[in-house]
Amino acid sequence: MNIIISNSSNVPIYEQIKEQIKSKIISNELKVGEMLPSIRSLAKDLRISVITTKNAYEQLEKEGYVETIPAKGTYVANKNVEIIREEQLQKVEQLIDTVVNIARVSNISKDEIKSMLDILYEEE
Amino acid sequence: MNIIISNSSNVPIYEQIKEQIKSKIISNELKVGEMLPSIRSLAKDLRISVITTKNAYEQLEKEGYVETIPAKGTYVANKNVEIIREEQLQKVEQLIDTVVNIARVSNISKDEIKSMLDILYEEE
DNA sequence: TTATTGTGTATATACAGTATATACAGTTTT
DNA sequence: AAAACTGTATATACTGTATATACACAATAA
Repeated sequence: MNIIISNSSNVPIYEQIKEQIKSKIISNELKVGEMLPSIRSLAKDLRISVITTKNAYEQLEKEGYVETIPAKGTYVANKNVEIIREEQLQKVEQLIDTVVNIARVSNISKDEIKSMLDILYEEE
Repeated sequence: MNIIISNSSNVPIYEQIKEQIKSKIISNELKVGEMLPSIRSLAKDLRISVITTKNAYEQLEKEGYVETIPAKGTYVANKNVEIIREEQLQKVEQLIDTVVNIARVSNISKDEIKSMLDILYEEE
């Protein structure tokens, strides 16, 4: 499944999993209707408890990205594409807002940030 | 002291305090040598426990922003300005990196982000 | 000097979030 | 029918965050 978790991170494991799967759904690497790895196999893969993978899947279900059928599996849900994009735009806006606030108190110019953006956009 | 905390936030109270005081130090609203409010008065102000304000001050001390003298008070330390700026630049860079990663999977263009930046920079 | 008030400190405690192992229940495949 | 797969529920432990309360030192007022 190609998920990488860090135990030393302050971000909970279930959230790391959630975010990475969400990215795969949004980028269409995981397609609508496709089955996710079972909580057991994923747990075994990542060497963590099934409860943690279950927790991650539960969160994804709450946000509408997947659907779980007991004893069958968890599948990518048919979530509205426009809503997803809107959510992502809002997340980005929130981050940019934080950036701007830091920049203000630290006298970091808009140009400095734009060149950061240019550089990071080029990479890879 | 003009600090605003939110109990409903998922960010710990002590960290909210820490960040806001840090901002005041960086923007020079709190000047080197100046005494911070006592943990007691701040706790009373914000209607929280002294342990929480103490925790916030301890974190600030660890990061070198303040110095605490037992039974006397906590004072703004003489931290190197260049180091502070470097830290803030790194924080911004990390945020922009997150933004770029989200933008990639969601097909959000660099121009969209730049105009967000323009808009948020203008405000206030 | 002595008492009071103002500092930060330490201890014991509670609660919530995160994580675990293990036992349970339904579905599919053999 | 048995075996192998799904997700579920329960009991438990650890850590982070927050609390109240008692303690110790410094500065100030009587």
